[in-house]
Amino acid sequence: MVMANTIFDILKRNQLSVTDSRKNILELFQQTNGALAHADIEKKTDEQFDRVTIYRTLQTFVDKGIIHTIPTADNSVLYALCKDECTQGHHHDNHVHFICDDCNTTYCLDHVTVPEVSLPKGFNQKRTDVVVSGICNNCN
Amino acid sequence: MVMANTIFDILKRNQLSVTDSRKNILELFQQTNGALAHADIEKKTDEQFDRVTIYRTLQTFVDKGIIHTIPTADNSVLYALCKDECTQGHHHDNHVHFICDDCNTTYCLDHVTVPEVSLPKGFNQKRTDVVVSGICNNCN
DNA sequence: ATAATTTTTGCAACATAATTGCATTTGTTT
DNA sequence: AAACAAATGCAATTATGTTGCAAAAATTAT
Repeated sequence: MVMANTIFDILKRNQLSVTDSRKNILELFQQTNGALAHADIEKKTDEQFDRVTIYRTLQTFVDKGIIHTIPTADNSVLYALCKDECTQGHHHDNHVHFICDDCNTTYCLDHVTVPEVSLPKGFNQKRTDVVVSGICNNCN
Repeated sequence: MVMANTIFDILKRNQLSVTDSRKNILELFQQTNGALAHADIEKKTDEQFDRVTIYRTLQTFVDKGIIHTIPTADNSVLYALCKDECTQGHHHDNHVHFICDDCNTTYCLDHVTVPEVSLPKGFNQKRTDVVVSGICNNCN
């Protein structure tokens, strides 16, 4: 099955009504090579949307598996597009994230797969996040 | 070189003055098998220290490489002891963290080493965080 | 197309988390 | 024990995130 990837189709496919904020924020993710924080989105949409709307839009997208959160060692919450859309709730996002210590950009390294981790007995693995930090190819 | 690991020695070795809050918080980490959030520390020290003091103590310990932060998928910031003390700034903490979806405990799986990740050209790796989530051996 | 219905948005209020400046207290050095 | 340096606690401030509800927008039915 071939799925269209226009913004409209993505929203429709996920049973979401097509609104300005959703269109704009989703477009922003498609144009961005990397991850975005709430504050980034606020700025880059020129503050045309309420903070609350952005929070809710992000949450909706996460719930639908359109974007995913990236764990970071500092406090910040980052979001990035899921390359292959995940089914609702069952999110699997098995690529490595890279955060540049210099320019602070976050990359989804889609071609670097997450290695297997063997856990001690009794531990049941659901999800693995790998976050590498260092200097990116731009800053090098 | 053998390093003493009493609380006093750890503080001294890191050129930190020995204060009540630092002694208590460091002791708490040594007694805790796992990670602690700011709120945990506040509770477990019986609220004898100001919130701000705890923030500053944690930051100091991170700067000195005595503890490290753990990236989590949700927002929360967790801290855990570095097993081998890291040199200031150059932090390497190559074990896997496990977060239980059920009881929410975070484990430092010291014996599960972080697998090698090969990055694309131009990317320079400094640190790798692996966070596995699922069900722990207690909740299973 | 228009009206009815559902969903989303923006505002206000609230709650929590984290940071900063400064006077006081505590720890360290002389 | 005094002088000095560093850390603490308080108050104020900023940042971050949540909730309820009326108004606005989108979807569905007519």
